[in-house]
Amino acid sequence: MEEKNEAVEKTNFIYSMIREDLEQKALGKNPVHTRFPPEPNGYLHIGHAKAILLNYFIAKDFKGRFNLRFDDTNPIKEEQEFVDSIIEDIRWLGADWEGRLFFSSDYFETKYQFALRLIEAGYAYVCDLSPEEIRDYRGTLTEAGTESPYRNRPGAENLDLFDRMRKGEFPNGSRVLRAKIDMSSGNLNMRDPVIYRILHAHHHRTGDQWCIYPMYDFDHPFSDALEGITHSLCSIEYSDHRPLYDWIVDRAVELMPEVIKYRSRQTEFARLGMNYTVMSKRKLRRLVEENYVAGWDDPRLPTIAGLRRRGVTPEAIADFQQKTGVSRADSTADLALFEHCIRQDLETKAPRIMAVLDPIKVVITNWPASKTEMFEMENMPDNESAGKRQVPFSGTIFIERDDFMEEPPKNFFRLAPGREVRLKGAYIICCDKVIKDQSGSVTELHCTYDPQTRSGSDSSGKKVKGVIHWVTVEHAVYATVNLYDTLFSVENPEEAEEGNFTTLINPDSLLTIDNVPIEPSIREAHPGSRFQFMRKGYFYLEPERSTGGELVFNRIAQLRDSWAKAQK
RNA sequence: UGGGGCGUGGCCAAGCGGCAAGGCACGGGUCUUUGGAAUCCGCAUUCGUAGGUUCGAAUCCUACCGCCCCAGCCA
Repeated sequence: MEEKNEAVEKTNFIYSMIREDLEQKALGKNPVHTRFPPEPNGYLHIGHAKAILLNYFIAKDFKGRFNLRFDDTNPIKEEQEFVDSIIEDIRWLGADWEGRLFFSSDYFETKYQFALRLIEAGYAYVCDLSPEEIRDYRGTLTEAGTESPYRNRPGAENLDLFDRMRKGEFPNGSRVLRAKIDMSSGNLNMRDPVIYRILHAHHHRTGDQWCIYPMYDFDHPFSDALEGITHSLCSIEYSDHRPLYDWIVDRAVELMPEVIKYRSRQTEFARLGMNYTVMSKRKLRRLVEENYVAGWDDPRLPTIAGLRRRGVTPEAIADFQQKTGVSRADSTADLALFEHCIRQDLETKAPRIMAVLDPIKVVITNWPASKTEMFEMENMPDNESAGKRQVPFSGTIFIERDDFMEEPPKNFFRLAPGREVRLKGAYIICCDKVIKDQSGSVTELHCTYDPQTRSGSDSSGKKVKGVIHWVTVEHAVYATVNLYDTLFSVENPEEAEEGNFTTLINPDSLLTIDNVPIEPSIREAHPGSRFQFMRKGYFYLEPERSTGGELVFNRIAQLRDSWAKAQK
């Protein structure tokens, strides 16, 4: 019931359009049917996630269907490896295709038959022009093209040639099948587009069965119509292709009504851009191939695999998708919005724990030697059911280096000489002495605790503004922590020239810290779980790297930090 | 001088002739044993610009300006 309301509430133009289609019964008895059509030639990124989830949620909201269909019509660029990674990513995102996993190549024979009928009906012809000649004949943006000398080849000759193309009698590039449309169209896509080309190449699914392959503009609309896709969503740059899409679908309905399920329609929307990162396949590929990052799943990348490895949840991605909306205007989403979605999701999911990323030792001088006291701390504030844990406390602890200032400004609430601060869940301590090394940097703090201030039974009446986290030296468990920051130091690296966008890479995009002390309960953590390191951020215990008792955490997102912000 | 799109606050985005939703960001308050979270308040007399139609325009008309995409036998 909630789903129905959501569909009603969503205000983007595509939902409005579908609602109208439904009201006017424009779909007949067909259910709303969408699809995501990736080409298996690379990894999916967050921009794709927007498209995937948009299609998936439309199907879900309107009680329709969502297909996953690989657009695998170019064997030269496509590989099984990518099919696998794409399937894994989409499944992880939670977009369920309910068994409707298809490949364009599944319908190659049907498409071949359609091409035959196109030829028979005089809608297509075999053209012997070379690639260069085709380009020249196409004309320019402002000048009409010239008709191919082969355009009016007799039907029987076309059929014969096309048959021989399929049989492999001709080399790559020697001939193509073209749709006969309009060489003087202002839309270049309509100037007798190539719909089949000869490619003597091994296909990852059909093997060597074919040496001619359909082009996207021919294949895609036909596949949609075949599958009964009612709303074929794609990005803005395909707007120019819509007349051709319609042309193909119309011919398919005319010539192959027996296999066509629906007269599919294409609708375009703006794809998602995001600041401080790059989304173009070429740039992403360079980052990976030239080792600027550690692979397609490097947590600094906007790839689904990277986000997953970083620890981002699919729920946060879905929320982000909802919040960025859908329109036709070019847009660049703010990273801050994505981080907001991540924090909001993890706020109620990630148990709290204490870890000190940049430790400085504190000796509590009035603490009884060798005494250990246990404190009970809640795993989640405002959520009893998340349970509690025991945290040991003793005389030597680590605190965060920046939780101490020797000469603090008036609005600094943390530890400073002569000042008091509360150790989260434990006692209030006062800093008595600062120990430094030769160079003058602080190496150790001597403090005293006030026994009256025990957490939960404070009888001191003291009120301190600052609360800091800590970990005892004696009980600490050590981990490696990867602190990730934006991969680029400028807002729009995508705008930089291809040649030097790598110079904009943030030198501090990854800071790995070893031996980060964490409270001992972390030993019970399961790889793959997420925590909030109190006052620091959300961290993911990376399963791939946390093996054999080793702990490797990735920072997913920082907590908002109004103190740090005020410092700027 | 071709065709297709888009222009609403810093970033997204509703709105479709009746007097500018919402989110993020930002600023401020309350609360708080996370300077987290929560919560409250503020934040476009104005919708690329200029005209016009209308009692009334972001919404209709006209012109202009700016930005994006298209000349693969890629998708």
